[in-house]
Amino acid sequence: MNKLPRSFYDRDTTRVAQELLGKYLVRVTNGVTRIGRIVETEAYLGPHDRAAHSARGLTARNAVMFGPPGHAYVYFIYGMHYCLNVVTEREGHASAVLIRALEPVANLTGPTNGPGRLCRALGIDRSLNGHDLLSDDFYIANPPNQRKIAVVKRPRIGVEYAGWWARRLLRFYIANNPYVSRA
DNA sequence: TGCACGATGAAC
DNA sequence: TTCATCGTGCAC
Repeated sequence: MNKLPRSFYDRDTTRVAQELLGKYLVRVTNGVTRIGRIVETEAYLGPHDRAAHSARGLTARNAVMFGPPGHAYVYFIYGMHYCLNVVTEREGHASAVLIRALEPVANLTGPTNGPGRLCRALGIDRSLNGHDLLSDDFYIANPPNQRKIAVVKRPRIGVEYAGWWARRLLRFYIANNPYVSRA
């Protein structure tokens, strides 16, 4: 499959977040290839973004965000869910894109609309934190027929504590797609 | 060493 | 609107 190159991730985070819409997220385990089409994302712009995990500097948890682009940043939240991000921009910039919803394409069971749900459906957990997305068992690829996508821009979900940053339009989803986590 | 809280989801 | 459930970060 047409895997996205490292250079795709090494660009402006808001742009990467929007261009990830329509791409295929692929996870291979035990010979089973699970595929979901990315339909919703959020951009986290770096240490200056008060809603980003990197806003309070480098810690053991967010270290992957400070690393090179094209790697998975997976964290555990609310005591029971995992969330998947892809690291963007040059090393040290500490920015990432949260994958919020998928449209099932192959071998997916259970809901995939929501960051926690999609991780469960693809078997994504802490063991994939820091995993290279140019690997053969976990990667993002161009779909067979990339069609023109209408992008909707909204404020990010669940970051009300971030003040002005919470109001910025950094959540992106495919217009009228039924698999978006919420309208 | 203790504790408040979260880039969520499910139930009520 | 409330609660489950626990790792993380920061206050003592």
